Amino acid sequence: MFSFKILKQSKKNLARRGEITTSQGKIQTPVFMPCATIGAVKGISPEDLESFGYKIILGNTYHLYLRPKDEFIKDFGGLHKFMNWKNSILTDSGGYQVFSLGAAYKASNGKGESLVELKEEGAIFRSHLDGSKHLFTPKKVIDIQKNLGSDIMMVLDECTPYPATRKQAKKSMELTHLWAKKAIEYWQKNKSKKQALFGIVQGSTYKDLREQSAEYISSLPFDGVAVGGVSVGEGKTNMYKVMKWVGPKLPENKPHYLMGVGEPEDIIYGVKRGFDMFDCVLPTRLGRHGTVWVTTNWKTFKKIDLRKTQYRADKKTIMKNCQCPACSGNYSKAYISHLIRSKEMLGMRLASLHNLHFIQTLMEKIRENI
RNA sequence: GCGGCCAUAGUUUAGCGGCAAAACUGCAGGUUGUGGUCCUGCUGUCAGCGGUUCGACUCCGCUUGGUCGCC
Repeated sequence: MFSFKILKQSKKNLARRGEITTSQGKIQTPVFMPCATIGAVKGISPEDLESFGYKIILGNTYHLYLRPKDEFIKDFGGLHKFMNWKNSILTDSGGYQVFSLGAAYKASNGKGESLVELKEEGAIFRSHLDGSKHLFTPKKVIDIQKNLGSDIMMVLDECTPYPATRKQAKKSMELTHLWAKKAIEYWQKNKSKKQALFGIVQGSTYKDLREQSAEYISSLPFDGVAVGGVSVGEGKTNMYKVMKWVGPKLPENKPHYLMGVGEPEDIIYGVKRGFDMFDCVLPTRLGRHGTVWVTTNWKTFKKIDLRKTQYRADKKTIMKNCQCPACSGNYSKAYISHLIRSKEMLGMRLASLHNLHFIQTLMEKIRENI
């Protein structure tokens, strides 16, 4: 079961307020999805997420396939049951890992050997856990996600590295298109009503490729369209250009998902270009390393690094009028700074909670303003 | 009191008769579909005094401090 309806369309720009329905319930859009890569939003419990109002989180096919394995999760009763999460789950396909593992080199063998080999059939990669070889194909990635039982599945794509020449970007995009076609054909023959499948647009920083990719992916019978290959080091200017080119080309009646974004101002920009869904590791990654977002007006945003000397004795909470557990619980910046410096889990947790609460509040304000 | 061992960055330790290092700490940056409790920089050092030597952190002696053992 999957549906999307638009509740309100802005007259000023492409922003729209909508509602996604999965078998786990309803999701108000624009929405931010916290990353639970290995089946957990690092340091944060499902109860915490629920209390903030999060209705959907993101898991990762690559990670869960390697450990504890998708068959295991299937036998357990699915990912929702396994991680004790009642709301919706989107699983990323592993396309990003094809990118990030491809960029990583095995230092141990000294040959600069990539952990990934791309073929028309799929991607051959080595596990970062034990070095074993695996093959991901468009079909296999769907089968894995069926085992995981996520509500929204993503097709296998190649997240084009940045920078890429036009020639490389085109080749990479064509591979992504080929995989998308194989995936949707396979899915249509083996459809389950419970799950939805999204396609992914690539094309790097080239306008014509992005437009071509948006048109092609939009023409296939996916339940939603995602834009990938952004936030991979191309910089804000390029990223905003991609949003501007692709946003207007996406099918109006399907959700638009901007993958891997991001920063509060990037999300706001994305919403104005018609994007409905976002995910990013930043709230937890920044939090874990001691950086938190603050704002006074929800229009401009600042990051503060609690490790800095200036916060060492700061008795104030992170942000005024913030209802997150860290601020409403009256934890001082000085204390959290101390915890982060000491690599204490509680510090990482408090900072992550603040950031996740912050982004959820931002999304609520964005929805109210459309 | 006697004997052994030891003294290198704020801390714990490598090291060499000619170039002084690592880890942690401290300071400053970074992080956008998580190989991330991570990464990148920076600051900072041979206990003191003599001797041997072209040259001593290194070898020798003394002093101081520590540590272990014996009486």
